[in-house]
Amino acid sequence: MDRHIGFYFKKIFQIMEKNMNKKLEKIDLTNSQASILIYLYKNKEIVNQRDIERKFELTNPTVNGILNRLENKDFIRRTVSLKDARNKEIHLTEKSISLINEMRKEAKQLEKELIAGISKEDLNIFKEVLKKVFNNLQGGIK
Amino acid sequence: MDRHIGFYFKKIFQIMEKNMNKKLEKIDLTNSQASILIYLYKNKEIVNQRDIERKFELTNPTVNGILNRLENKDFIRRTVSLKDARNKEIHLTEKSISLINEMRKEAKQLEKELIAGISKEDLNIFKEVLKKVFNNLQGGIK
DNA sequence: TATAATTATATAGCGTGCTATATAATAGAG
DNA sequence: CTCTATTATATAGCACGCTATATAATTATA
Repeated sequence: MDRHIGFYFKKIFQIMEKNMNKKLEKIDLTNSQASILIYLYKNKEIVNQRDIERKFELTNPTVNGILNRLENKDFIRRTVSLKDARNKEIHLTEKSISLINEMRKEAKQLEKELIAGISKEDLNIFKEVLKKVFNNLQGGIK
Repeated sequence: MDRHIGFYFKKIFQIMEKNMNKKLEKIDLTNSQASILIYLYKNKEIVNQRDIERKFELTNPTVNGILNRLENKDFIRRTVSLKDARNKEIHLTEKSISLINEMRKEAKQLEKELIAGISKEDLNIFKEVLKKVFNNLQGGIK
């Protein structure tokens, strides 16, 4: 049971994603969708699609797709900005506001499960290495 | 620049995947496709689709899809097993055999880039924690 | 031996990521 | 002020994960 580091990253990400999606299934959301809703909740009323792209480092078609699904399920509404008609402002509906705590609870719980049984010292080193790997991949861009 | 561990896993996986796909683009392969070809090369002539599912921990529709794309591009051929007509044996074509070294080279190089500038001690701890996280997620199974 | 359960493969349909491309609005340059 | 460049959003189409379901072959059971 000793694989390439790359394999672990891939599998850990995929299992995390699957577990989280399972937890959120009962409120008709996915992990990506809930992450964006939580971000919108923290940054009320001042967010357009471009902001989401930058925050989550995703491309515009990806974000647009997720927002389309959220809008169809009545979790958000999009309105054209009065200041700049290129922008669309994104608003949470009552429905999603009422579910924010549920989403946060599940996210926290998963993070806890992830690092269960790992010592504080090891965890700190782990986090540092994670960041280094992340930076290595970004092509040395700070 | 301090995020949840989950965020790093997601981004690292996605950037790894993108970088690897970029490297492999010139030989008309993706990361998932090349991984399977390398596995087939190491286990010549004795592999059916189920073996691949188990090795990579993927579902059958996922594997079937990847193999369809590989077959359409003439990287593999599938033949019904004489011993058990439910099985299909998967054979590499000359085309893919001639490209195996190229695939391996790129995979090794990415792994190297990933861990550049990280000390041996930190790397060992990192690997151990990676495995623990992996096991935590598998739901304590083993 | 006939029927039921299991196994391997395949198909339909979906979410999330991507690239390439289009369109509309604003900002900037001449 | 007009033309060009930039910016925000949207669409088409693809790969790769998934679940649910179907089909065919084999194995096990009655």
